[in-house]
Amino acid sequence: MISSIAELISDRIGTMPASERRAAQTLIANYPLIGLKTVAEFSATAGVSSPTILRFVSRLGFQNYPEFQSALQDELAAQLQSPASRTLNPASSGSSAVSPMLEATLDNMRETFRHLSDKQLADIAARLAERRGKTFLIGGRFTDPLARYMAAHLAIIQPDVYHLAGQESIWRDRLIDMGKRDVLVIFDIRRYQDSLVRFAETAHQRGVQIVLFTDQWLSPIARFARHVIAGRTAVPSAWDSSAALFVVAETLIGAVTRQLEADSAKRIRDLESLR
Amino acid sequence: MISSIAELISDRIGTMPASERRAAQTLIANYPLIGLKTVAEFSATAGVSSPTILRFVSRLGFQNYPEFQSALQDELAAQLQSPASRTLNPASSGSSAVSPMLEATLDNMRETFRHLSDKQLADIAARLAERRGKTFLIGGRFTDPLARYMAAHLAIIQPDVYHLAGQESIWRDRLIDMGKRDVLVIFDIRRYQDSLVRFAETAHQRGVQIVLFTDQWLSPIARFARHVIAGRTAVPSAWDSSAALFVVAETLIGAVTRQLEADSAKRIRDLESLR
DNA sequence: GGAGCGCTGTATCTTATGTTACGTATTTTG
DNA sequence: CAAAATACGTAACATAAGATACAGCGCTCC
Repeated sequence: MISSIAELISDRIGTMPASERRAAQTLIANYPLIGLKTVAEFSATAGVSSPTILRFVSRLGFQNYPEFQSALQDELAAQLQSPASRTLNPASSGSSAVSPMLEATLDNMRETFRHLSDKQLADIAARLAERRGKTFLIGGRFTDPLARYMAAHLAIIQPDVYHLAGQESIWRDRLIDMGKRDVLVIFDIRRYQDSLVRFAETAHQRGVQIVLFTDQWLSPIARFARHVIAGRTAVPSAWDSSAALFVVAETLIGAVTRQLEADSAKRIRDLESLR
Repeated sequence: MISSIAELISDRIGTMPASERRAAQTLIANYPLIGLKTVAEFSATAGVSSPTILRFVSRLGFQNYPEFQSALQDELAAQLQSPASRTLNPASSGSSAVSPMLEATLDNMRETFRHLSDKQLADIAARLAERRGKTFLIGGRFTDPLARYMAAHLAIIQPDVYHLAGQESIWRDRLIDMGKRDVLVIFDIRRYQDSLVRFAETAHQRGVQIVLFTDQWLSPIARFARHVIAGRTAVPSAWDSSAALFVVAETLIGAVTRQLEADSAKRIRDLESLR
């Protein structure tokens, strides 16, 4: 049974030619408002011609454009009148494969932040923002992208931010540059990597301040870490989820940026002019 | 200060003549949808004539009817997207003070998935799972880590998964290996990168199937993409958030894994024994 | 009670919106 | 590789939508 136009579209999008698919995707991405505008606006946004929009609409089974718009409006009216339907909507078809995954992920985030005080985050952000030394980031097999993500942002707002990549021997050698004034951000979730643990231990011995992102079972690195962020990772999937840690990382990036507002604004301008 | 048209109306309804007041009341009663319909329908519903509607609209300060409709649509768009309008949000039990950042992120995810049908995800997963050709992944300045994250997982459960890294010239050269049977997964959010767009265009010309992860404003790459995933990125921060896209990526990884269950299980065992 | 003013609807006009026809480009198929 | 079919956009077209002019009506205030 097809109850919404959005469903109808995803049902038939496979059978559509390329341009009509663009129209469909544009509509889904700006659902449903773009469909209430004129054909001209719709087509311009989608980057196709007006007739393509009309063919698209006709393929969905509508006689003409106004009829299509009326259908969208009716749908919208129903939605606006019963706010409940909106929350129910995604999960309504119980056998949906997506929802459990999403629900679990959302729960993980709430749970992760519940165990994470504002003060903790603020402390870590302050530590990352104070420019006494260098900041190094590294991650494990699956979490290294998170380290990269964070490094990509931090490197823009402040100097001396380095992501440790490549072979173990390469980053082990960087230990020589690390000291008391420096911060090492490590991502490590199950199954914890020996190489990272060893690396963290050595860094700790050299007096490096360690910020650890790990899962709720805590990587052994927690023993050496100055700050530990424990994220929930369990989802109904073959893999663990790093999404909660990702969000914490983004939150931290935002907090650090705010603290460095004045400096970073100038730095970002300088960077822009370098392009 | 007057922020909504509804307020504007109740502000001025006192100064209106009888017929216009009927128009105003009709609009409030069916807010805002009746205002998106034609003047004729609006006037019929209100039981007044078309010119009365137009005078009413003009008295509200709008130059013409379309301008009035645009204002209503903008308002509606803001309402549909903002978390405020969403009713009982499961998170709001106490801890919502933790961080507006978290709330916004959670909303982004719900919103992203609301625009994403199971079928769409299943289609993409199927495409990624069918082993006819190779899978390439690449991302932009901030999103490349997402490409890496996905590549790290997919590469474990199937062969011929490559993350395109390093300098532009390097991955441009890889185009020579790409053809109809191959899939290219691209991550590109504002500000969209020219190099990526060019790359996608060339790949598209070679018949490569493109899966695009982008933001709700759609990267220009959407024109060439077979599948488009539009994630919400707005958060109260100096940066855009890729968290929603991250979760979609994880969901896809999970779906592909499930589809390849039989094959991948064996493959994972083999990999384990290689350690 | 009559003159003036303001409100409202009918009828007409204009605009811009949706629609369609057709030629070119692209893809598919034999 | 050629021919057919399909897809797509340009441009002309028709129509329905919004805008305007004007006349009738009721109301108020001298």
